Amino acid sequence: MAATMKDIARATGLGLATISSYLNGGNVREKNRLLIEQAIKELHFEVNEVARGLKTNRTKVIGIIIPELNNIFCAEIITEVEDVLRNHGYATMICDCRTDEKREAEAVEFLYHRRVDGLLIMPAGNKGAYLQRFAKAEKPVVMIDRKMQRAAGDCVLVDNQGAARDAVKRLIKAGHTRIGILAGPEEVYTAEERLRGYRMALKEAGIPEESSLTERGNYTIRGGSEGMRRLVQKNPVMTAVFVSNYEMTMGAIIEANELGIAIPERLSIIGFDNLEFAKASSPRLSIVTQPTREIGRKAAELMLRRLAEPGMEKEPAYETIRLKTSYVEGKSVKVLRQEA
Amino acid sequence: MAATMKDIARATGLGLATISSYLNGGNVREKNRLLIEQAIKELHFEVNEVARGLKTNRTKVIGIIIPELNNIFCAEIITEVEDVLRNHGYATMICDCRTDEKREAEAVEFLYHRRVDGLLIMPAGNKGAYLQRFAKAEKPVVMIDRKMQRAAGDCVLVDNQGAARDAVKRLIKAGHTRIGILAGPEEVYTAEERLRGYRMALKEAGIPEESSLTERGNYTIRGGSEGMRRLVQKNPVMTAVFVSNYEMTMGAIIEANELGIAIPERLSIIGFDNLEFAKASSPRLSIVTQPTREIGRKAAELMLRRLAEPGMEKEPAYETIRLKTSYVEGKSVKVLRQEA
DNA sequence: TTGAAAGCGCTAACAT
DNA sequence: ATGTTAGCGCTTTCAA
Repeated sequence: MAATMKDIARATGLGLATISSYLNGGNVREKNRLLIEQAIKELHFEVNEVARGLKTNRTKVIGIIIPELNNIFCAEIITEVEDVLRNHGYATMICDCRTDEKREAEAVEFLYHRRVDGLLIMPAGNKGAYLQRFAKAEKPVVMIDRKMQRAAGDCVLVDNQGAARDAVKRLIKAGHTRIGILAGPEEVYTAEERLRGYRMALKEAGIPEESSLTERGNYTIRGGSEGMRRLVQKNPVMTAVFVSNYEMTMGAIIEANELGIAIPERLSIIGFDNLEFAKASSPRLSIVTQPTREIGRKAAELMLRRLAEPGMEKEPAYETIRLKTSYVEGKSVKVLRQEA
Repeated sequence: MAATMKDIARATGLGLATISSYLNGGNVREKNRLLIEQAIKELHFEVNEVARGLKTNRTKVIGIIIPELNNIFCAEIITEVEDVLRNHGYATMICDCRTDEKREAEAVEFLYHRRVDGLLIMPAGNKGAYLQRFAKAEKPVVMIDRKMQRAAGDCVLVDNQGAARDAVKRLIKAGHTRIGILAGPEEVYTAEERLRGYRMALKEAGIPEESSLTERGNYTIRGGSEGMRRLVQKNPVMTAVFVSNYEMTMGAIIEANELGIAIPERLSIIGFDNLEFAKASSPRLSIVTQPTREIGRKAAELMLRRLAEPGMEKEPAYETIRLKTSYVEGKSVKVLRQEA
């Protein structure tokens, strides 16, 4: 069906090597160049990347593994990643592992078999043992948002601790002292960082931490709802809550609506991620946002850089890029008392 | 690095054909089977899909083109599609075309060059001329959510007209007669269907249609906000609005909040898609929802079926699967008067 | 610069 | 049932 290099060779009377050289930016006599270009046009030739991949052992495909495609935060990052990579001629194979470590490991296998040139992963698990395969094959791995313990690769993430600390400090500044947190699962790297930020803010303000004010959820909407309910039940006098991810923020809001808790009159809330939802909420939610596009861009660029490197040096010197979050003011925080 | 079939052949003393036969489910003597399996285990052999693809001219990769990955509706569908396909050994290459026809056409080219076995597309444009390539190559195309005019392929979509008609009828039943609609762009197939449903409902109830009550938006949050604003300005006595997609629903809510319009006291709203947002809204939004998972599943299954078909018959007899939407009751519709 | 030829890892005749 | 062999479309020595 499709024309091959052989066809071009025949049509131009040139040898395969010349065609190949032309296609790969080598030097070709002007006259022949024109000849080739004409033949390519006439025969609608286009290189077969599959065949090329077999020969060069590079598929020009990057594997991407994410916990949930169906999650704005992931989707925004991936959108950017895909854009950058495709502009550089790379295709992406995306695997959604449904926040399941087993599926995640399977996805790594799947992509490895597919001979992807590199792997971008937003880890669901935290033990990156199965990434060894890529390291051994000298194929670059870039982790996004979370760091895996035993994984060899670069990393792009945000300053979670700082973001949480900053948010809680704002609550404190508004006069809140009984501040709850809807934290994420212990196994999740970012969740722990955010929890640490919360604790740090309290400590710095001299507010003693109370265990009843910390509730964990599994980073889902439902987890947010349930956590919120428990938090409210246990702490009748709590005046503010910091929610540490997007899904749980939604869940918390749903639950507050359900329970008839007025925001911010009875309870102040600072959420996490997804500006659009925050704006659509009534009252507008105050939130911490992550620079998703920049995260995606940086990760893709890091990957491209690694791919361009000669032979993946022995001593890789992995990089970690840490980006800043921002705070977007809404109307979900009540000022109890203006602090100095 | 990785072991090849040759290595297995050498290790077992068998011929390549036997190994190949074993790998492809052919008949192999029990004794040899064990031999092969042992060698595979010891040498960590795994077939090179790239090489296989070169030979068989089938890459076991399906191309997916969507308008915005960063859009819950798309993401939910794709999640399902990817799951089904991967369970059948197919990888997916996803291209986000940012709702841009030019990018869409480029994505088709890109994926075609990559020799994907089939194409799943949620069309941004409506002239599917550039899909010809796939038809000519006898590679299946399945369209999701929208139908393209000159495109040859199967289709999975929902009953948009019926859904809109049903929603508007509910408003009418609650006693509303001055009902606005935030419609989508004229070029968008589904948008027109939904608008038609709105008109049909009015007509059936004997309510004359007023042009001032129809506003178009570009299916973005911003488009929803602006449309809502215009609608409200032009129609002081309007009591209800039907919004015909998710992003615009969000935009409409944002704007209503901004303008201080109480929902449903002063304005009733029925939105579209995304249950979670609807639940998180205060008051809970009444919405039309699409069965995203089922759409994805059906589309993937249709693709698999086409791929399994012998030689893509000359007379393809394309299928169109149409799925039902549902209505989820919230508290955003005020009952003005109970109709018979 | 260009051509000839080998070979990447696999499948599929064709023989046996 | 198994072995032999010829390619799939490309890149890449090695000569010329």
